[in-house]
Amino acid sequence: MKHQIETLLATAVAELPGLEGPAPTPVIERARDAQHGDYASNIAMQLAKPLRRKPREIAEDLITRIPDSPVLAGVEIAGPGFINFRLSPDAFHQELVRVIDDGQAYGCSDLGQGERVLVEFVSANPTGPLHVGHGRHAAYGACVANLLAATGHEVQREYYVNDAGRQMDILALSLWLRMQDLRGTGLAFPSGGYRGDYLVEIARGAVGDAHTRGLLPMPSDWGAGAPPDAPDGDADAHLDALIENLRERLGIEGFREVLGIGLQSILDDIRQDLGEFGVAYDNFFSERSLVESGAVAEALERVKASGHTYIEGGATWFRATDFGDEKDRVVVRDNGSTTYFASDIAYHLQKRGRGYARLVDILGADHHGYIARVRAGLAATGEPPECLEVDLVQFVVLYRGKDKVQMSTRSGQFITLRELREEVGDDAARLFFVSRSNEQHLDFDLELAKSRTNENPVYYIQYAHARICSVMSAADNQGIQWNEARGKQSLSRLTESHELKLMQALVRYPEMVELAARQRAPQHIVHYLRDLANDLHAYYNAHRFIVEDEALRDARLCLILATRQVLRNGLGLLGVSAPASM
RNA sequence: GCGCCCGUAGCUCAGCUGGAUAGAGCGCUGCCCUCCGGAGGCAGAAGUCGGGGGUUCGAAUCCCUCCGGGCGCGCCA
Repeated sequence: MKHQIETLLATAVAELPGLEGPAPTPVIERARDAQHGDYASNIAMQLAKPLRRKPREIAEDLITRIPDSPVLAGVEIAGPGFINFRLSPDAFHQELVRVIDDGQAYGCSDLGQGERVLVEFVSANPTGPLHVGHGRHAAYGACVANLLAATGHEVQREYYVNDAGRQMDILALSLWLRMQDLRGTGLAFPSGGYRGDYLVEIARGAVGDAHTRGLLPMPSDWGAGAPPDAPDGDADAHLDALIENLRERLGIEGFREVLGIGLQSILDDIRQDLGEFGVAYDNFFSERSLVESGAVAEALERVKASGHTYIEGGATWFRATDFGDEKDRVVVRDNGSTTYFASDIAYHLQKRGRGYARLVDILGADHHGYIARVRAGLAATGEPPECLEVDLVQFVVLYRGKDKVQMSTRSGQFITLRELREEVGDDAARLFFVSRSNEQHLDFDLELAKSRTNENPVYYIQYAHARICSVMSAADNQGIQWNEARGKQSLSRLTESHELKLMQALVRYPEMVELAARQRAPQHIVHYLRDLANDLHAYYNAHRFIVEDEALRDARLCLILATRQVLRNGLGLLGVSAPASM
């Protein structure tokens, strides 16, 4: 609808005399005040300067050039030179019919024209279960992917599995120590190890099998030669010595087997958690595969070939400052191993190599330093740095009513996504996570999320949907069938203020999807749905839908069914269910 | 110290590309079904858009500066 108006106005602008160069594309926005009509444009004010004419005069001129259209009921000039457009009843009726006819597809567009976009999100290190913060990433990323898909982009949803590097060695060591514990050989657990109970669980499942393969048990004085642990010694040095020692004892194969057991079960758990949360991925991309395929080495070659590297202190540095980063970055350490940053360059080059025009990374707010350096890496290797778009997600603070929930592992308070889901439910969690801008810190009130009252936007929106379903089944119980054709023909009977308001809200839905997709801001959808639910509830309270007058009844059912469809579609984008009863 | 994010009603937050009289929810005050689900609706009170300066026809929105809060600045991942 909005685009129709834009096209009409563009025609008028193109005909305007005295314009040098290309005519600016007129911009239409929704009028803030219903008294001003449905849409407004400030084009006349924008043209005032180049044309050296008064805005109101230009507006007058434009109005006479706007082609006649059945969707327009009126065009007026207001204030300093706004052009206000009022939609005709026909325009609303057409749109209502479109909602019914398009069904699930209503609100979708081909705006993206099939552009290939890779959305990478969560990508939590596979060293433990997902926590609450990852839940926000998952909910946000899934919505962004849905929004991009709904607006005609070809979307790939990807999880980057950091299954290479030292953290994996620490995981293997930690798991192996837990397995030892179960065999009764109590060794001191290093302070830098992964202490979570989940590793004990995994160890329990693995210990029997490992034992039969001769990996267990080990002598209890194992690791005695390692430098002291913190607080007296260096925790990292201690850890590294233990890892080296273990690798020697178990051999490369044995070590990898232990590592594999830990990685696999944690990854399975993460997959399951996300799946149950309604977050589906197209691909889990392994960092290790990147290393083993030689992609990292290849990426390094490309960076070196660009001439933007140098050697200092035995390490190879990438001169990121050549591309606007604040400092240069190491890509190969003095010990010969590549850095995480090197993998990152390789990964992003690899994504480009797979044909993705846009790379959307959804990262924690603490990762903002990466953006410049990865872009620098892309630029050095000849890729357009702006193809990488990063959305930073701020932290989540849990509240139980007024009390802040401490999220330290030690406190014993829950911190995992699974526990959150179990406490408040998937729908509430998904909606709460995306109800705020990703750039905003999120206060997540568990009590509010659980409450089944109007305080809770989840239930408020779902209730509107269930209410419509309830009306339909009530009609059914009375032996009344909705006559679709008669309803569509009788839409001119919808003249109550509540009905007009609801229609105005429905028409806005495709614009909201577009806006939310463009800004990657799903909170717009949440706020829109809340408003839509409000309009529905108000209408419900003011009027009855199942009335004697058949034409009016069918028209009203048409309106609420269209509302139900939009609620459903919107909730679908958010990954929240639309129950028929609650 | 440098960089990024944030500061809007008592609380939690929207506010689109700069646009017309800054909006919701909660909380507070008072109302509303003999009815298709009261998990609802209606009305009211409540604001120096952190302070100051600038850009312009117009600033919560852009720029500068100050104040306050969060995060980041490894040959970690």
